[in-house]
Amino acid sequence: MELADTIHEEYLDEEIIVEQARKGDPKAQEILIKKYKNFVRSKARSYFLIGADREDIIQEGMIGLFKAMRDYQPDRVSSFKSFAELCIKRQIITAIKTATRQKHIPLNSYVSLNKPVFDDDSDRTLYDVMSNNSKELNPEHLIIKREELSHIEEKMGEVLSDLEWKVLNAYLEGKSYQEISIEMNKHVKSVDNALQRVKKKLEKSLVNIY
DNA sequence: CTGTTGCGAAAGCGTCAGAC
DNA sequence: GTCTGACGCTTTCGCAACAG
Repeated sequence: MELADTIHEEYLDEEIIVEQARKGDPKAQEILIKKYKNFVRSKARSYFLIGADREDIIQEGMIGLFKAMRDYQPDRVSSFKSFAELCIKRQIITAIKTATRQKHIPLNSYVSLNKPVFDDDSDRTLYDVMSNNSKELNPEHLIIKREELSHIEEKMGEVLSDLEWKVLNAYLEGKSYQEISIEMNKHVKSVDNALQRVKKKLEKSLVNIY
């Protein structure tokens, strides 16, 4: 189990493992999957799901990870991690789009709350999903405008309490309940409570907006 | 080696009670 | 009425032990 050992030496080149995985080495693949599983999970977490199961999203994320492994070009500037992140996101977003298009899911089936909506190029989340239902898929319609987004954020800010807002942001960063509770000096249960309320409130208010 | 079983911790949900 | 904390409960997850 040399590979397993090397991975523990944090900074040893991950590229090597990725390269192995690309060549089909099952061990290397396994290591990557294990390493990135939580990563995928935290990515998937950014997409709240109302009334459906979250497993699908996580699985989509894993597919994105596979694609990343398959397509990664070592000579590229970006690290595997950021490349994988991109693939995972795209996969999830595409999956949601397809799902909302195919079935006639009610407007609020997916509520995406990916926070950094405009600091990276390809990401349109909340508005994205919402607008898909009313119109044909059209790239122009997917471009989120700053005013519209801040409108949404504003709306969320109105609805959520201070605590809820903070907890939500931490949660979307992929932090665990425990981490959040320590960070904010609250009980885990309080964090849990806050999140429950956040979900309920958003469920309610977002339906009202659209 | 593989599949299963059992267990503890964490996550998640519903509800009630108290403070403001 | 709203916000928050607390309790109980179920589900999920990771891991180790185990039998086959």
